[in-house]
Amino acid sequence: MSTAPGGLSPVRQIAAHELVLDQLRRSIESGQFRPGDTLPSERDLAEMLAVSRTVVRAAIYVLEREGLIVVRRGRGGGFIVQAPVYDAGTERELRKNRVAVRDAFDYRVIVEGAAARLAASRRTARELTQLRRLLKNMETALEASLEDQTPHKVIEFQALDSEFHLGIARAARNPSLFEAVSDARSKMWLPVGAIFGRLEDNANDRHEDVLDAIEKKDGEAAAACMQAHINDTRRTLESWLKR
Amino acid sequence: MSTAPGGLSPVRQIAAHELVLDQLRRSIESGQFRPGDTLPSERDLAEMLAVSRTVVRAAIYVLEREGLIVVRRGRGGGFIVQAPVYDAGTERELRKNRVAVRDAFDYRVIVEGAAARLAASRRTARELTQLRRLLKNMETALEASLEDQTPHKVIEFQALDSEFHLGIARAARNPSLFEAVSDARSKMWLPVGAIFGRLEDNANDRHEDVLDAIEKKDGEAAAACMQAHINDTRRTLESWLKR
Amino acid sequence: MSTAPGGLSPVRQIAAHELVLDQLRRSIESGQFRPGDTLPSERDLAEMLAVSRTVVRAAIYVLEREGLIVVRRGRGGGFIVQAPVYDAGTERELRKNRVAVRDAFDYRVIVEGAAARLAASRRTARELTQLRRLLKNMETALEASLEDQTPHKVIEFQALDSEFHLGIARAARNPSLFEAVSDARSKMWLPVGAIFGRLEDNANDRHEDVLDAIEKKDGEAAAACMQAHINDTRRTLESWLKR
Amino acid sequence: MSTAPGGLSPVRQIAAHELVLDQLRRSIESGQFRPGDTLPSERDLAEMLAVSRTVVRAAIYVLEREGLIVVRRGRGGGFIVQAPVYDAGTERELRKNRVAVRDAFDYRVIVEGAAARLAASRRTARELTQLRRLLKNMETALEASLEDQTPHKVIEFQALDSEFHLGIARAARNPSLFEAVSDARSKMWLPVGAIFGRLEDNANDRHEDVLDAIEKKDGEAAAACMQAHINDTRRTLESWLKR
DNA sequence: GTGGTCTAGACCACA
DNA sequence: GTGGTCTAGACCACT
Repeated sequence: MSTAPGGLSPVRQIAAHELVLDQLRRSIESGQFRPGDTLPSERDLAEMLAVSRTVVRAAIYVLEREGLIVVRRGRGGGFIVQAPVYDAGTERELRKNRVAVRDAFDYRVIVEGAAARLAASRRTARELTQLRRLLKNMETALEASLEDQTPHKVIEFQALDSEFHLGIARAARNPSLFEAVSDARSKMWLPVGAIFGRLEDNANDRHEDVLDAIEKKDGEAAAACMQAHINDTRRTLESWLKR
Repeated sequence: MSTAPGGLSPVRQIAAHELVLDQLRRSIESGQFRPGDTLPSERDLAEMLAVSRTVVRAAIYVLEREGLIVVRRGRGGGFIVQAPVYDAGTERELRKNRVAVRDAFDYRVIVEGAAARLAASRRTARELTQLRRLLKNMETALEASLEDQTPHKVIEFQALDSEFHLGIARAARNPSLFEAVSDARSKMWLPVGAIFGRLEDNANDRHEDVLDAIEKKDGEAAAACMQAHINDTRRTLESWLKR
Repeated sequence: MSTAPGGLSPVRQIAAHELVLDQLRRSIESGQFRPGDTLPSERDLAEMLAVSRTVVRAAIYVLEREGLIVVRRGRGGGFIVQAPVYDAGTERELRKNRVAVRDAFDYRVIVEGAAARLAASRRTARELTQLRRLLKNMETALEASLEDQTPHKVIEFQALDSEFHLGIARAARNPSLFEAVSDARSKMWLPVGAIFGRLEDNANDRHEDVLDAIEKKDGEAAAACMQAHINDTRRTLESWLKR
Repeated sequence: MSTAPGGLSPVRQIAAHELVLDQLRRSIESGQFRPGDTLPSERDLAEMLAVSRTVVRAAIYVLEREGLIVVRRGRGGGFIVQAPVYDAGTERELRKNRVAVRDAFDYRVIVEGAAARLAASRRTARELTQLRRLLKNMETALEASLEDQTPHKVIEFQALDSEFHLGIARAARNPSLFEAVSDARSKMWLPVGAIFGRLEDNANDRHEDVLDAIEKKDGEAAAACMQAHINDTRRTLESWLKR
């Protein structure tokens, strides 16, 4: 939303190690790697990310200082993911950015709603099965988390949740849209989920509604359920902030 | 939800001059600078883009080689935007990418529809006035282009068209959404429009419908009209490709 | 004595990177750097040529695009000289420029002949020794090239040949003359030699005659032998072109 | 005669105005423009030299400060060439550079000798006529200068002399050789001639010998005479320096 | 006051 | 310690 003549906005060079840092942080925070897990080796990371080991090291170093991982040397060592610590700082951040939060939810409603609508007509049977399986796993995880509210369990749920939403976006078969969903989620997800832990206990009902609509190829219903789900989340967060 | 383990995808360092190149190309192709216009001076561009002159020059050099601009030296000189050349190659490209074209339109329908809906409730009076003025200018340009179908006139129309759509997106007051609209339009880069010249002569009626709905703050109608408008364009292009 | 009034001829600014390009190209083509060799590092070149790295890079970039060198990054990397490719194009060039070739040989006869004459009276014992050693190395290289006619071996011979001729010119102790010889040789750029490979296998006898005369301080004989040698080369080339 | 690895020597960027300055200075000093003459207008010079007026001005300004020209404004004005002033400084210069002077003469002997030899076989009748005419004019100028030893007359002789030598070099029909002669002369000529004014009174006899040999197509004689002539000049200069 | 070129120094990624 | 890129500033030539 630039106002500069010609729509030109400043260009920012991002160093490779920052990009790597972002990716790793995001992977950890979104639960793709969970506390106690070992990240791939430096060499593997370097190859997966198509950068040199130097760059990976630079990112790892920052993660270590942040306490997100610990580096254990020697045989059986590696980069061990730590349980994250959410402090008051995160909350303060959120409060300061209420407009941004509102915008982010609005945007999610738009793109995820649209994704659900398209997915309803385009999903394959195979995709449907996978989504069902995810749903089931989430239920299990949710039950487990009710008893054991360690961050570990919460994060496990989050990881599955993320996969579910992205799975729908992928079933919509529109690259730009998938990217938009993915983007919207990565902008927003992690602080929110992490903060209010298991509060989303009714989330899975919503998920089920969405998936049922998609199964019936009812695009409008799918979109509506998805939007309702996201707006639920929004309300939960907002009421929590108003505490 | 990429297929790589841990959701890690290769990192790509993008050189600043490539980013600048992208921005400039986009500005020109979306009609923000029109043939005959002079781009801001090297020094101004450098400042606007927050990079050094060297970087700007690297981008300018490519644009020059591509024939998008010519460079004139000395006082009163500068970077002069050239009239683009639409050749059979562009058409061939389009044909090869029919799926991509469909996806691009789908995406536009989603994001521009949503933008129109939000704009209906959020636009200021001032924005409304500006959009009205743009509509009027487009009518004038359209009439002129009916008599004088030079690329110049057509491009003038496109530039206004672009401003209109982006204006609505801006009135929606959601940065991510604005970016998405902007992105969607430049992907499809509306030079495509130039191919089928004035065929869009009913575009302005659609524009008027959209704006009327926005004026009445009727979000649903605004979204519907915008979507209908984009689908019109899609149909025009597709029938032209089926020729 | 140009035809313009007042003997004034257009002035041409030559960019530093073009001068650098010329020097590097010449160094490579005259065999001072041979295929497989690594050029001095960017920083060293910059210092040697008394320009900034930027300028060196501009020249290197062209050499890379021309395929004369390849760039390898990282420690142990650098600019690696490639084996030149002599194609039909080179031959066509030569044919088109028969007058230029004749002139180039005439000029070489003049300046290299004079250089040999002066060298006979001015060479030091030390220079003589060095020239002898070069001669010996050339013999070895020549024999090797008879068995193994790879471009590599041929070019090795050329490099030594070049050193020999330039060594004589240097022994003449006249800066202008040295420059003239150097210039004459690089104009005719002796890669031409590479075309007809080992055909010059009697070159070394001629070289020996020249050096013997220089050793005896017989300027006239030295000049005569050198001129005969160059005219031999000329004849070889011309008969090859007449094939 | 560089000793740097790879034969690389520092590159020097020469500003356009310096090149222009050189050309103008050389034109004046070699007598192409004589004291009292008006140089071409700024505009004309700019066109002839293919540079902008700015650059010409920069050069003119230096010439003015050096006293080589005076600038007269208004109608009938222009750049008026002044009689040069040769001071003791020039002599001192020469003394310090005895080796350079020797080398320069050696080089002239080589290239001008060779030029005369080639000219003998290649000159056209037309060229011969022109050279004869030059010779005649030189005689007239020489006689005049015997009575009136003003710098003006001396310079007139020099200008013709220069044309004569370059004319022979051109008749040799070898571009490299012509350039070499031109170069050799411009390095050396002017200070020498200017210093000892009319002392070269027997120069014309030598010129005649050279031209006669060229007329008879006797290359060897032409070369010999030219070399003798140049060596005469050398001796004259050296004895003058030994004074 | 525009573009064209160069410089000196810095930081980075690479191996 | 290599190449790759960028910066900030300077001077120049053009019109």
